[in-house]
Amino acid sequence: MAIQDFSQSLPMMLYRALDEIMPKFRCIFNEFALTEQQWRILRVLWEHDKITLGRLSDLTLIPSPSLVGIVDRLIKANLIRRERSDTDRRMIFVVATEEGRNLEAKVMPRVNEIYKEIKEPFSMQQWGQLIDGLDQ
Amino acid sequence: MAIQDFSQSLPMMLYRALDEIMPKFRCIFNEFALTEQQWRILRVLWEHDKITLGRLSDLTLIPSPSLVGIVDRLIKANLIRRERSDTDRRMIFVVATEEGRNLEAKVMPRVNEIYKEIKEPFSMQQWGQLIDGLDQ
DNA sequence: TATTAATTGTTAATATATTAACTAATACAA
DNA sequence: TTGTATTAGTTAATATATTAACAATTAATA
Repeated sequence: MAIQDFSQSLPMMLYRALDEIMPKFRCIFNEFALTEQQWRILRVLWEHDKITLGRLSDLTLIPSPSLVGIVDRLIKANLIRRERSDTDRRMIFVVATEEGRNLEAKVMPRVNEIYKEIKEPFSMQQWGQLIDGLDQ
Repeated sequence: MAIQDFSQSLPMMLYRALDEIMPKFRCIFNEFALTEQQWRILRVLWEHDKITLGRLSDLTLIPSPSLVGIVDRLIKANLIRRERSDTDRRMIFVVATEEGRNLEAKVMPRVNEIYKEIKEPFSMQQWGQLIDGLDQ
């Protein structure tokens, strides 16, 4: 087996796929003065009223050391707030402010639009196979 | 169509797939005091004697502003060197030093081993579908 | 209960990504 | 040939990733 082409390796294929699709999304985020990571956090908070930093890290795939700074910046932008747990004072909840919640109606439609575009050239079956493959 | 689960979106699936597989590789890179990006550059230089920074950026998917610093550090580690083109003095070639070339025989077998592990649970057909889907 | 271990976040140091602006060299057209 | 546009790399500012060490709190156990 000859050494396979680096460009066709799974990691590079994954990176390339991301490089292809993410700029389209970031373009929208920028319009709302959001970074990709800031958006990920808001996106999760729109599905969860209240969530600990640890779980937020899991769901956004943002490593916790990074999370600290990103959360700080979102607080400064008045989109979320911290709230220490009463029962276990180690835990810190993150909650969206009203301004943060209001952003959903503005951003999501735009994002869904792009998402549909990306999905378009795939057949339903192809898409399912892709998702399943990645899952595995 | 209800708002779909964020975790099942294509971008998050891609990020999660990378989060799953890359640490295994980085583990090896660390043994050789390489970062992931440093390795990507060397990996490409093992397939190309001489390559311009622009093309290196394309093949490694490393944005050119990042490339500057990474190349600097690889030079300091004596693994590559810069070489300005004689015909077009805007262009700069990057070349692996002997030490850099020697690294291939040490690193590649380890990396291929991990790669095989990752590929293992997939059938040949599944794998092909995954790669094709990402390509598209 | 005093100690130790585990959990949750944080800080620090270094490396990389993103975006925009900038330099130097080359190509090109008036 | 001069002025202009393009191209190849670089610098700068800010945001994020990676790894390790650390603080505070809680849990577990002798």
